[in-house]
Amino acid sequence: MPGMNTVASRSGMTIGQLARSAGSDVETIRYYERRGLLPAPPRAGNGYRRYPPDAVRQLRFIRRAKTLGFTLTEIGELLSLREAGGNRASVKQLARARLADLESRLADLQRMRDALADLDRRCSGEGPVSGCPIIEALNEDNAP
Amino acid sequence: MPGMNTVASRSGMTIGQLARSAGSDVETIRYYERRGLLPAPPRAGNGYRRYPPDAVRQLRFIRRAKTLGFTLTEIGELLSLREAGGNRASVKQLARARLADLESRLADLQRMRDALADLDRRCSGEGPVSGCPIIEALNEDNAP
DNA sequence: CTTGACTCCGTAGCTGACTCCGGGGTCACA
DNA sequence: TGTGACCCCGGAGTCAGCTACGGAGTCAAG
Repeated sequence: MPGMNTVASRSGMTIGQLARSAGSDVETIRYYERRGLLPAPPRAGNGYRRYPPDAVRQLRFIRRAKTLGFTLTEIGELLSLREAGGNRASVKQLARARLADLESRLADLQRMRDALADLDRRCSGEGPVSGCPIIEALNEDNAP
Repeated sequence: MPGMNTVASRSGMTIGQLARSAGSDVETIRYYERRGLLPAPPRAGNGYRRYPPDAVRQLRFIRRAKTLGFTLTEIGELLSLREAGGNRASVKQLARARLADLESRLADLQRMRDALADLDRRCSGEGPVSGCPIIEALNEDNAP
């Protein structure tokens, strides 16, 4: 169990080592490869994937892009732009689109939050359901 | 095509009439029934569902609860609380849980939005990808 | 009587990003 | 040689909330 787990035996990491290095999961890495987000690495004689050190950066790139809200598809585009030396405008365009989507989801959630927080404030939490402001609001005949 | 579409023939609406009245979709209504959100209505001799007028309110209740962010499962609970005359505390508890979830998703999205907006501001949108602040940020070796 | 809209049912597919399964090979170490 | 951790693969399952499909029966109007 040791040795192989912590050091790249001959050349390159195994998928498990890569997963641990990048804070990812083996299945996820294989999934990204299927999705085309990660290039298929060379194989050792036994068929095992052998990852170059750079794969860690690649994977972290993906994780960071995810924390910014990019979808895997968009991340794929970002990766090819980076790799193929695209222009900055394309990157900015992707970011803008993502930003717009974030803003709209944000507005949705805020609306929900505000409405629900208001109802929560108005509900004493005591007594029967009948008369509860929350339920009443949902019963309303005026709203959308 | 008229007649049946606009008026409940004998007693109760057909599913299509209900859908139109409540601003919903026929398939969605059948889905809600399968999910147990809507009680199975009585059937006419031909097997058609016959909805009482109150079904419109029930459906609208569901739609409004959705706009507050409740899941269909939670909405089911709200409905049984309402119907079974539960106590207000249970309702408030559901609302609180939903609120907490909204807050946390909101915080996530805000974090993403702020980070991405900052990067977008810093990216000129001109020139090659190399040096683009957005790509650079994703390449970073320090972040999580 | 025909036409077209409506209804029935069960089941399958969709989105996104995994996650798991089963069955089999491989590796390093004791 | 045995053990346990690792790796391979294709394919199915998961979550929510619908949405679509196919084939069949029903209804009302012209």
